[in-house]
Amino acid sequence: MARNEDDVRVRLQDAALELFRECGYDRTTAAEIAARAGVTERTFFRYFPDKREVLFDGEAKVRGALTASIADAPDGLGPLDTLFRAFRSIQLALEDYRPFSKPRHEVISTTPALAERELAKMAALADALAAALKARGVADLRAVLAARTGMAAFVHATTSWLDDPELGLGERIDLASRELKALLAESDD
Amino acid sequence: MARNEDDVRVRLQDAALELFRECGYDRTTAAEIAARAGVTERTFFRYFPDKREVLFDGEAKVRGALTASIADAPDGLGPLDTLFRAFRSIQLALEDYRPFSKPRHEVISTTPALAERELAKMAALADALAAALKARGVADLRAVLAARTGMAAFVHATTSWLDDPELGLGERIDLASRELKALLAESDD
DNA sequence: GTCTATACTGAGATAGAC
DNA sequence: GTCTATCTCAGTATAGAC
Repeated sequence: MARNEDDVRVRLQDAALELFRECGYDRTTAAEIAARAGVTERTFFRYFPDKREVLFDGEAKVRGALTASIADAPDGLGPLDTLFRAFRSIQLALEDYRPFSKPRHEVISTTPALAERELAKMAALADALAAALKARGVADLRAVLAARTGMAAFVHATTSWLDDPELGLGERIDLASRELKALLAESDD
Repeated sequence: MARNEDDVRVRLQDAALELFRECGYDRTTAAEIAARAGVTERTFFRYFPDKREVLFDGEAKVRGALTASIADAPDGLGPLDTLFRAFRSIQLALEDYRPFSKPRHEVISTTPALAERELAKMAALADALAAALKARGVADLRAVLAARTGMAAFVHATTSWLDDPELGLGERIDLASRELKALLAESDD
């Protein structure tokens, strides 16, 4: 049986997602996931520091792609536009990934412990985006607010697209972007 | 020994905060918290579904105050302005609460498990604010984006105020509000 | 790979308020 | 008597230490 690192990691993730969907997150033990992947429980915890983490692997790649896009953005582009340009740059990759993301999202959104971890990952991602904006010379407070605001719009776009793909991801991103800007127009003081 | 419900709950919370500060969250067991409060470990878990929750009690009150303020807001006020009006309405209460919030915030921000739970609470609060905006007739997507955006600014204002009170909470809220509007105005497309 | 600490759960007993 | 809060005891699973 193949035992190279990547293979085991992927098998563990696949097994976990299957079992979570079949039995629920709480009723699935780490030992059961390991058994289905053909390794021991101990091995599971060598690959993932805790049981939740088995479903949160993609964030690092997304973070890298987004921060690279931000660093590459043309001079003079405002912070929010820089962010939305970055989000659009990973649209195709996200669309390819949908067959895995969709069931994963279903499990996460129905499991409080996993939903909590997801929020933490998104917050960390927002921090990374804020840092990338600061590296472009955006002032601290503005960078932080832009990153959190942009992430909120992006997360909303992707999750609503996963829940209902009738409207495409690109359209969802554009829609969220326009709505954000419309918010200001409604503001008085 | 007094055994009424509120008393036990408060004693557990006080004991927990003390012990977390003395020994750290991870090195404090639920049994130790219970012992200091004069009850058994099992009783601890009757009051709080898990160990983290012992530090997250105030959110319900804050949520009630904010949603009430939103419901009360004058007709015609835009979503962001409605939210900032609500944040300002609880400013005094938050300032009174600071002696407890400050050490609590220190423990939370240095403990990943607690920081994760805090994010979940803030997300739930943002959902409640979005619902309150929708009840005023704000369209779904706009309400969600306004709530998440406004919460991001409010959270940033309160946490930076807890970290460094040199600038008052009211000023921090005003500053975040202005920055947010400047940010949205900076956008080109 | 083995061993241990501890978070958390469930069932049943007890004690006190009403 | 009922009802509710608490305790006792026994157990499982995660995660970390060795």
